[in-house]
Amino acid sequence: MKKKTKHKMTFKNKVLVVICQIPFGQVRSYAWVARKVGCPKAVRAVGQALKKNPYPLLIPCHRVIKSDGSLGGYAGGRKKKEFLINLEQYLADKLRIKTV
DNA sequence: AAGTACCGTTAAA
DNA sequence: TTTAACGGTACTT
Repeated sequence: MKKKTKHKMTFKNKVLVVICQIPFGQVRSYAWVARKVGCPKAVRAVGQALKKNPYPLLIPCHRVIKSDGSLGGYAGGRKKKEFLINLEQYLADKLRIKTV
């Protein structure tokens, strides 16, 4: 049987997939994501995609920060973003989570 | 340190 | 189909 699931692999979709592959307790930059999806200059588009991500609870959009180390934006508030990152790092260290 | 041009995509008109 | 906006980046003052 064939599945007719037409995966519309849009840019946004790819971005979400890439984001999901960021290991627990780690962060990447928007530029990193952009490169990963094949459009190194589409950094703003990445931000757009994340902002409009359909599953904010399922996708670790908080693990994406700016290239210079600043937090960047966050739909739920930068404070939360910072908190989440700190929490993850704390847990990763405390529980010795093996991050590939 | 602060300002600006630019990139690619999306949503809305 | 056209326009405007964006959770950034890199280059210039």
